[in-house]
Amino acid sequence: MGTRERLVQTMSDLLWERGYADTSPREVRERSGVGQGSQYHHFASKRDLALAALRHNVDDVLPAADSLSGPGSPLARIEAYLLRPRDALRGCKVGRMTQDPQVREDPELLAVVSSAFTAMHTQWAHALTEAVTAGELRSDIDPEQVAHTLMAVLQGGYVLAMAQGDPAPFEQARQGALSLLRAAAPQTPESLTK
Amino acid sequence: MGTRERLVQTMSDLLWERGYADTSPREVRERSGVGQGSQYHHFASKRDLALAALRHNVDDVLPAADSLSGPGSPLARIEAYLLRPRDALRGCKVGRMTQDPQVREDPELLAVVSSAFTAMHTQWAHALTEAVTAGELRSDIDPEQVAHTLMAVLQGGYVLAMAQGDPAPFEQARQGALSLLRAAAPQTPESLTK
DNA sequence: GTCTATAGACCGATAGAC
DNA sequence: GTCTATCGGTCTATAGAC
Repeated sequence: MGTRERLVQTMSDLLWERGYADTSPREVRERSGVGQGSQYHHFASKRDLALAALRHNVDDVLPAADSLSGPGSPLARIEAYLLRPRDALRGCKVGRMTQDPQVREDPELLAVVSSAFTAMHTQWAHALTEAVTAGELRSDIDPEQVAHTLMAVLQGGYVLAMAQGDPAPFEQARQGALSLLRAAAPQTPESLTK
Repeated sequence: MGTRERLVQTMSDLLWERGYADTSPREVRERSGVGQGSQYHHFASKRDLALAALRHNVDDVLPAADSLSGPGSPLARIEAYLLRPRDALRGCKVGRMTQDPQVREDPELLAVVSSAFTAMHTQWAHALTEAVTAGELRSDIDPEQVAHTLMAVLQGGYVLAMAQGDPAPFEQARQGALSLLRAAAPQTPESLTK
């Protein structure tokens, strides 16, 4: 791996672990083994390196959402993506950035985060729309709304887990979301007569 | 307001706005108008001041949850608390702390956050249990799980809102949660025959 | 209780040799 | 491309007078 790549990879890790404000160029150097001269040769500033690293993290995280539009029934895809193994105590590489005022105040950094969330929402909403169309969910549920709801359950689940230093609240939160989603299945003839 | 109180109030605001790592004692001084000597007279360290300020923020936020066990039907209380007016772009004073590694690494700071979330969860779970008992929610929903789910919707909703610089995703997320919750109402005789 | 002065480390960046 | 040296500024205190 080249010097530039090592800088980006290391900054990506640190952005995830410590966030933007609390990560210094020096830390990146020490962890990556890259010297100061090289660092500023490849990136003019901490911000520029962070921008590349954030894009790297988005590219790392977004493709997984493709499974929302893959094979299988819409609801099965939704459930699978919701229950996908995740390290709750590490949190979301992209969502984490929203808690950093220095990121929110930088239009270019925020745009990367913002468009990643928009892309995720599009995928969720599409799968949910299909589930409604396929009769797997009641027609009175709003796919756009519930897409936001399920994304929030994941993002907020990380917060609960970190607050307790325990992944359990995250697991409970998404299991609870799953149970609510299943409750939103239309009543079948059998269930009406049982 | 005394000097000590002004330091705590100002640090509380800054913890909410900027977080722990990105807030300096100097910033607290400049905003509160308290001098350096006074600051270190009242608090031996930035951390000690943050501990007092974090407790202050918890005391500011927790009492609102009492409405979950107040008057009215359980489900009505749950919906009211879920839809309570909140400034989505400011986020949660307590939840925000979980994103700060320096807070997570400090057992005493983390304990304040952790016990606040536990207290909130207890209130949510109690109201949900009542709703199930009262027949307002299906008996197959797990109050403890769904308590985590609804807390996560709020905490995660803040993340979505901040990512877009727009409160709309937060509002959508909780409306979606509400619609799922209503879908989890037991089937009434009328709904079975309509 | 509050003030000013000082401390040692680190911050983010620049300069210029090789 | 990478190195070392240096810069002005800030960080989180500490010291000691008033």
